[in-house]
Amino acid sequence: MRKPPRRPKRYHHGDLPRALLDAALHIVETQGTGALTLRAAARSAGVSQAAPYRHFTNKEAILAAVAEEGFRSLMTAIRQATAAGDGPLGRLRGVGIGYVTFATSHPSHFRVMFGREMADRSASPGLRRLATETFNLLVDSISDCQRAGLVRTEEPAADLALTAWSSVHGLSALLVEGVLDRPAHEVAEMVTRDLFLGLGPRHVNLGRG
Amino acid sequence: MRKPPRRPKRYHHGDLPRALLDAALHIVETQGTGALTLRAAARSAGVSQAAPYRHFTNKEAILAAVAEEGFRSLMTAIRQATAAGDGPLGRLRGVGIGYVTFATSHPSHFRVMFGREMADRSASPGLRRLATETFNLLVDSISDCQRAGLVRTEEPAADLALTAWSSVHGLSALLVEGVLDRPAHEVAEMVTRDLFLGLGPRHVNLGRG
DNA sequence: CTTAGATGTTGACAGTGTCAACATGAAAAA
DNA sequence: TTTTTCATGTTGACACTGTCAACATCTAAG
Repeated sequence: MRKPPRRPKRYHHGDLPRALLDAALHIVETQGTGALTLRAAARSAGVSQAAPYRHFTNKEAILAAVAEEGFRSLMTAIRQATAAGDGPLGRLRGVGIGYVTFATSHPSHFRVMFGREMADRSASPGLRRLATETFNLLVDSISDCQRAGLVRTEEPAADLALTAWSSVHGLSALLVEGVLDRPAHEVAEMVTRDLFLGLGPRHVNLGRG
Repeated sequence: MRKPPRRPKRYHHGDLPRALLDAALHIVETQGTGALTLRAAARSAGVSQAAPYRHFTNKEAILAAVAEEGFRSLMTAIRQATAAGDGPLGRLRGVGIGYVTFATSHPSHFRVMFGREMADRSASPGLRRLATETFNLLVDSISDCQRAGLVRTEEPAADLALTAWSSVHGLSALLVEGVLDRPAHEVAEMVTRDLFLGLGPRHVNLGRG
């Protein structure tokens, strides 16, 4: 509807890759992952069914592009949630809450980012890089806490970050796939808190629940 | 190959639902989730493409059945890993390690169990029940630890179990989807340990790392 | 102005989920 | 026993998908 601003019919599109990606993103957000079909994206971009193959080798390739956009959104969401928290610990928690909030706010996008419809995600180096960058947000946040003496230092930040990532990612996945039926923010608060406290008994109260 | 034991051609199959499920399970294990198609299962059961519809309303229905079998396998895997551990804490850890080990040993099956190819998992009450049962294995294990004073008691076991589940599930998902490239058992040990210890500094050493 | 290469189109192929119409045979009814 | 009914299988079709080869069109380099 909005894409061709003047000339309704010109043979060359101008920026088909961008238009296809936008279409794909729109479909994912509005109709869900299952509705994202190469032909639907082409249709929505006002172009023939085979046109996408001039810019994407595969359906996988477009999914990878969608996933990349997703990681960019995730990173800004995390940065925003981080900025809101005060103190290193508050910011660390912001990372976790932001992660879960993003997942439950954009479930379809989240599914594309981590779903199995991309056979080998190593095929897209950009994707892997973005995923690593996102992970580093978490690592840095944990390092800050360690420097402030708020997080254990016996283990490298990267290891602790992996545990933290597993926790928030697992919670997100369970929420997104509809396995849990408790409110997202509630369980997000709980899990991040318990992740900090651990399951084992604590004989020392740090004054910060 | 093995299904028709004597009479190679009889009109009625005998136990088509079972044969279809077996075929579906076999396909999932050997060719992966993407190869599981209704027609392939029918073919493998030596039956026509439309025959499955006499026993399963949908493709979703067969996926649900496969997922149910998966939960049964998961439960026995967890029970075995549990039996191996000594002490409540060792058994609790067995639950976690068992979960991750199952996921990485049967990645396709794991994907079907938690994947998004089933739109509404509430449509299959059996599935939800089995998932709850599996979760209860974890809750019980945590309760035992609480009774033995090995796990915090300020929170109900079910809440702590949710955190634990999120952790091992997230780790499993990341491993299965190929996001991580570290060896599964190594990170499984690490995450379960950190989950117990928590991220926060511990001023008390319990003597059990 | 010509021309090669990039971009888009058409038409096709194999494969999918699903359905309606029909065939078959095993068990209930006669 | 014979008949009939109904669950179970089959055939053939439809709309849809990813993907490709062959062709059309436009744009930019020579």
